[in-house]
Amino acid sequence: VRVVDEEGPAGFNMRELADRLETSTATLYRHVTGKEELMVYVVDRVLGEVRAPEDSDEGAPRDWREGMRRFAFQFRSVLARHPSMLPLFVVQLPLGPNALTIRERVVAMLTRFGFSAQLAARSYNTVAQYVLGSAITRPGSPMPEEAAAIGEYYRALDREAYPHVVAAADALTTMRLEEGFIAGLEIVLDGIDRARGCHPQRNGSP
Amino acid sequence: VRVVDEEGPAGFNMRELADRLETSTATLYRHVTGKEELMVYVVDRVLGEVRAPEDSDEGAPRDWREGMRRFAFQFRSVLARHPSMLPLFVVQLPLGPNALTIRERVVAMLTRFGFSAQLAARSYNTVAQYVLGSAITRPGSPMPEEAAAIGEYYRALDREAYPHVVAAADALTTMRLEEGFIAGLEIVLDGIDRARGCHPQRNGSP
DNA sequence: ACCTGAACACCGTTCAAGT
DNA sequence: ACCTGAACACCGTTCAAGT
Repeated sequence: VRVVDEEGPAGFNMRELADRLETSTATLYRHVTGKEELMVYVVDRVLGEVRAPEDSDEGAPRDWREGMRRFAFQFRSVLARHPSMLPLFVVQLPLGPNALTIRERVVAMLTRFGFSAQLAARSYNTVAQYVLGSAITRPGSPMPEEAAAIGEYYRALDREAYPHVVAAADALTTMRLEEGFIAGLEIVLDGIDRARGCHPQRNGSP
Repeated sequence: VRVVDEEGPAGFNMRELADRLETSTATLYRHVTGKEELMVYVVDRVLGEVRAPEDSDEGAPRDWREGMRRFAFQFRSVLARHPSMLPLFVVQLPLGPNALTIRERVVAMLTRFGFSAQLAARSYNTVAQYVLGSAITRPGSPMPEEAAAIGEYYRALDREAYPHVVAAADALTTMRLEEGFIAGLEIVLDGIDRARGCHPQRNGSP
């Protein structure tokens, strides 16, 4: 995890890991089948940092929206702590024990608040996808450029060819990432709420 | 583009490209600075396949929702035609001429329907991010496993450790991808509509 | 002025040879 | 039974030598 954090999945290499662990590369292959399997473990190890909605200091969530909000922020902060890991989430679907535990906890929470198994599973996918998507699209994470640099790039474009892009350049730069994330998340939660309304559940929140 | 489609960004190598073009690798470096720059061109070339909302056979969209729906489906189908390209979208923020043209057209369309520059830019980002996110999370694209195989994996899990995940396994397998995509997209559009209501615009759709 | 075979550097993986 | 130096295969990139 440390090596991938520092140098990214591409920069990581078996020789360096062997050196850091003070063994040879051949010995590594006695524990894992190869680099690919190792990356699966790295992803699951990092997902172990995501705490379940119930484990918060504030105790159990009062409604499903609060529970989902906690999960989303937990997942988001883990991705923010390990920005180099993002490409790994695109190549592999996390199915390790920690990934499953998170899924289990969140789906259980939703079920407790009256969600059907289908809607709970679907809601989990949607929110997880939203958090991952927003982490990926966020400029500056795996990309070298900063958000400001991108705004500058847009502004420097040909006004004739891309008038609207240039006009909106400031809007993009000014936009606060955190603010945009929260707004988008609430939109997604609204959507889940609406889906909940269509298929009546046992109970729910106001 | 053809080589990346066939073998993915990782499988692609300069030697094979040189062979296919019947030159040497050294000659390739007279046209591009390296593999990285080449991948930027590959992404923009593929984005050239996205048609603007106005270029549809049905003529100009009647409202912004229809325009956004067209863009979303266009982008989605391009990503579906080139599944191997997905990892490239995580590593680079597309800023080539085709990427900018799409952005310009969609933002212009939204502006025509009364969106402010800020909301138009933000809406474009949100929808593009949603489409990309759903393409990435879709099992089977860059991952070797099939959706059914993943359902099977979930079902085979320990019922004691992950009861809710196992219970929802069928729901996940049964879930139609296209259906889920459309439902999620409408949720996002609802969210944009709500944001539109908060900051009054010049005009809009019913 | 343009092209290229061959080399360099680096990395995933394996294996024959050690202890 | 376990470990490892050295090698093999592959790939991005460069350069001296060709035409």
